[in-house]
Amino acid sequence: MRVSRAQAEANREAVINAASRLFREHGFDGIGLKDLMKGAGLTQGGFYKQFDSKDDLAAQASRRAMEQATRRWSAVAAASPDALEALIELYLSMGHREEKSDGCPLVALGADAARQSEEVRAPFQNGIQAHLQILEELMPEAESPNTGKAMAMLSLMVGAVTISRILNDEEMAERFLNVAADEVRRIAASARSA
Amino acid sequence: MRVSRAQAEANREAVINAASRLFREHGFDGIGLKDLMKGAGLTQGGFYKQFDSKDDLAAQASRRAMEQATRRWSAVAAASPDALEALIELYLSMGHREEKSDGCPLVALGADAARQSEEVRAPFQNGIQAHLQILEELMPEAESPNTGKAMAMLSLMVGAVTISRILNDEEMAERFLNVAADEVRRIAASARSA
DNA sequence: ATTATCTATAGATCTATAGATAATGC
DNA sequence: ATTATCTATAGATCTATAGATAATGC
Repeated sequence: MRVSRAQAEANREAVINAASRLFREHGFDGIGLKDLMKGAGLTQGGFYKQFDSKDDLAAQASRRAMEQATRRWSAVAAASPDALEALIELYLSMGHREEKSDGCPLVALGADAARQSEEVRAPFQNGIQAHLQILEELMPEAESPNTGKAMAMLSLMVGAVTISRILNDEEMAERFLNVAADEVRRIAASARSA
Repeated sequence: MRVSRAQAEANREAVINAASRLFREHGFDGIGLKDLMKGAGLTQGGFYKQFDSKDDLAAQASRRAMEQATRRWSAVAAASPDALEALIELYLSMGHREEKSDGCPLVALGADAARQSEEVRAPFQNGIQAHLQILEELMPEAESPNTGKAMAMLSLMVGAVTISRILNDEEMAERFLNVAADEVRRIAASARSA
């Protein structure tokens, strides 16, 4: 039953990766330890040898999810000649609306995160700052620091996808995403001309 | 033990009212039937004489919460000479950030709502439409229908308060609310000049 | 007689712990 | 010998149901 130290570490990582998806899909309170461990092909009993508590796993899974989301933003922005358009296409899309478990954790767990311990909220805060920095770097023309514009853009993006996921009406959901895209462009343009 | 028919109806209403606050505070999965009933001074046993299921109560409590939020927006907008400023002051404030159980359900339950049954999501959708209409009526000068501007404003407001609640850093939280307020004003102004 | 609410309980599931098992690592 | 993971379980809590109680409403 015992596995090598390297395999044990790989198993731990697999639990964190599975949890980062499963929490986004079901919420922190919507999935139990048994299914979280099963997501990595393990049983419930080993959990407390790997983590201090469910809250501890929630914190680590949140960090994993936010860091992955930040890397994706960086990669998408770097790969396109128009970084802002690439981010808008990635984020304010019906595909993102339908992809909860691999999508932005701020959307999938925004309301949940606000109820969690400081240990869980901290990785969200770090991830938010990392997202802001990527948005700021999209607007290098601006002379004054434009953190404010980045904050407005992120709020708009998170709010639009959150609302689009609540709506049953797909047409209205898509409309929310499209008008948010237009407004994000407008905010970026206003930062440039400021 | 039996109470009058009028009292029974009042009790049912009290459960819905309590649930509309308790769900916003703890999430749909974060509170059980026992505490929901206790919130109205009743015991758990009577629950299924009043509601079909927990999901049924979630749907009714969501409707109650969204309708109350809509009424508050209407009242605040009607009571002030500058309706938009009054709404911004109400919504994009540190007071709203700290008041989960009486604040906007879209912020308190946004991520949760996206995981619920269609019965629960429906009152959210109706509430979103009612909120949009109030925002549209703030911009009567625009000639073309400005539903898009209203959608962007609502997304921005919901996103900013959601993020501000996740953040531990109060200064940063307030900054998010303030820049969102500026941008909401700018969107309204752009609708006027369109 | 009817019924609103109560106490009590079933059966499932939750987090967390205990101790057994079997393979690694010294 | 150590330890990663397993099975098993404790004790609490969850949703939902059953039947008792006591007051209303006919």
